Amino acid sequence: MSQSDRSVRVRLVDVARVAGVSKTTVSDALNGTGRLPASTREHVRQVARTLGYRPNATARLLRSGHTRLLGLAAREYVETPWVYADLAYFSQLAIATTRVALSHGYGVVLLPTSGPEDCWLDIPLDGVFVVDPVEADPMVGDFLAAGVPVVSDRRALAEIGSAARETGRWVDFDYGGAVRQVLDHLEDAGAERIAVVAAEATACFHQQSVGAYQDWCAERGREPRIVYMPGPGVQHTLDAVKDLLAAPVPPDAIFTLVEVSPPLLLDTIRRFGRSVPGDLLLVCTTEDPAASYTDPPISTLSFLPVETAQVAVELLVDRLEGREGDPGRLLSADFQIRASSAFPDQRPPRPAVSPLTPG
Amino acid sequence: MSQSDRSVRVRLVDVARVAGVSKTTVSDALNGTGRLPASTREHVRQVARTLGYRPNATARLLRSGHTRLLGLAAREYVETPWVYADLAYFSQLAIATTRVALSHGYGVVLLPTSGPEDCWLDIPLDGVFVVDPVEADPMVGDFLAAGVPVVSDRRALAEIGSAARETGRWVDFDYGGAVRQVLDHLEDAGAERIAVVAAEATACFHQQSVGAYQDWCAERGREPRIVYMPGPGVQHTLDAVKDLLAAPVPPDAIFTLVEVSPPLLLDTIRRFGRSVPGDLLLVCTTEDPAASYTDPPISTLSFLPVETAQVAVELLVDRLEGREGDPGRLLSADFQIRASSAFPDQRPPRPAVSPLTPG
DNA sequence: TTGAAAGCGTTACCAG
DNA sequence: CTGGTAACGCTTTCAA
Repeated sequence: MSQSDRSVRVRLVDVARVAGVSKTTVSDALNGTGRLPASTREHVRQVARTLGYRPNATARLLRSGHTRLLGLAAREYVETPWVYADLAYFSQLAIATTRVALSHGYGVVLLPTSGPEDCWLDIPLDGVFVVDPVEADPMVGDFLAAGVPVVSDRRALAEIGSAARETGRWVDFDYGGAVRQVLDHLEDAGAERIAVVAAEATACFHQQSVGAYQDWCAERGREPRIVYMPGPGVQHTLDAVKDLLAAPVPPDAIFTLVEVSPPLLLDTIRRFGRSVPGDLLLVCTTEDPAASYTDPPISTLSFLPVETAQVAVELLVDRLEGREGDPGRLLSADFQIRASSAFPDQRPPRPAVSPLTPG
Repeated sequence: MSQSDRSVRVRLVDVARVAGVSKTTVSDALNGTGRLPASTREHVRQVARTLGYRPNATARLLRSGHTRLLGLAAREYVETPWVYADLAYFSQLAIATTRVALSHGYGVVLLPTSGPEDCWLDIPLDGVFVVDPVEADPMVGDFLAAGVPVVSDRRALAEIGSAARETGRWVDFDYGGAVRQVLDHLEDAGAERIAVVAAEATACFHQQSVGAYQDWCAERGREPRIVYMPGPGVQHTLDAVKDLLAAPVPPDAIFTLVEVSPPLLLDTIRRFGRSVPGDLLLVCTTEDPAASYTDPPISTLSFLPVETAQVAVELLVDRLEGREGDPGRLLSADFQIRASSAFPDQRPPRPAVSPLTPG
């Protein structure tokens, strides 16, 4: 009731009154501004300390015109009950965003991805990073309309139109290209029946990666084999893989688009009586570093959450601090070819930086 | 330069001027307060929309006296370069905190754990959750002194003293008890040389868990075997385990206190020529759901990040909204006994809820 | 029904 | 060197 109660909270004026000086003097003394005699400064500081004075952060913000707070929204993750899939990606992204932002002097707010209309606009943000936006994302639109700089996917910005020109910056991946790169590699390694494990989701990445797979199959007259997760959780993913393996004509390669524990996946396949890469080639979209320590090591496709965060924050900060900077950056996914998708005869695989098949 | 530029940002007065009414009317019209004729209200709204008016979040905050923002600080994780260890724990905690906070109408700010003295006080927070505080944690002290309600470990609050009485709430685990529970179980299962994999860290959990292990060993006249991670990363952890196994008298049980990928750990042990649980019992402190899907399933100790987040946020929100509520809550770690630490002869293990050995 | 004016707590600009 | 005073942009009380 005493210290913490709002009505008893000591304000700048209280310090001024007790110290027998004006508000300005207190402000200057505490902030090291102005030109005060050391004695006054010390006296005021002493009074402030004994009174337990702490400046009101909100008032400072209003004065300064900025909040040094950045929003981070992952359109799929926060709302959903509990999604282990994709967790590693978002976690790494969130932590990295936070660290990079902090190094520039900004804090990060994890944003609601739904809720009462426009509720996110009540949060005092200097800028926002919207990861994996949905189509015609209203959140992106709202922030842009409110004049809050946004970094997001270029496509989401394009849908908005003119305002984006001024305020929006983008960081993109060529999701389709990355998927094709993996598929080409698997094809080169001899795979003829490539199955894909995906999630049903409206966000950018899911839509585009599945689309690219379907196109790729269509171009070759192959039948696409997509298993959609019926729900979140490890068990569902593993069940899906088992279903795939139990098919009358099982696939000879699996490419997971959702996050699965790579060692666990390998173990499941093995217990099902298949060997990797002997019977089955395997590539996982994952951020789990464990993938490179399994036996055999697993080929991975990564969308570089840490680099993404770094670029996004820098774009945002440049924009906020009035530097021109790039309008956006195109990042390349990181495809690491390892033994799990190696050529049966150990021939070195095609170079990782293969030219992408044109659309 | 146009829409987004601060000097051109439309304010409440601008809307009032254009609509030909006063600030009050605009405010009422937009917020649904006051008693205006529907026509005025609609007219004002229309003008606001065409002008692209968005209220300034900071100004509202200053008026309302609260920010509906909660801080989350994990004293070990944010600052460190890149710690995969403990990631799952913190990620789950952060996501869960965010979701629970949102359901109460609060946003969550990930806080810097170091930086310019007191820098965290510049962020306008209604309350803070400090996870795994260090000894005599200055962050906890600062917030309490600033009159910002804190939820943290009870021990961190106790060190601060009287202010904590008013403003602090706690959520605790009996770390030592949980560690003892695992050790007792391993002993019952026949383990005589239990080794522990730990991290060097100053935070609460690490200090107490390692301390409990040492005490437990001392009580039995056993030699403690602790391997400290030389640094973060999967490789380090696996190397540490290999060192352990390569010892002249290798342990017959391993209990990891740092987060490792359970399937990967199992694989490493197996490739080293040891079987689990035949040659080696294994218990992992982890939040990775993969642990229960390996072969054999791995016994786990979990400190329930999701429940912790839930309790912490509720404590904080109760406090903020003037409800009395509990001063704190003691949670019990979740020890799941699985085949990796089963009795060699398959005898059912002692009940999970065994009485804890007194201090 | 509407509007003027008084805050919210801070910082910044000028007189004195 | 110091202290009034005016913003910052909004909400709310109180008169008209």
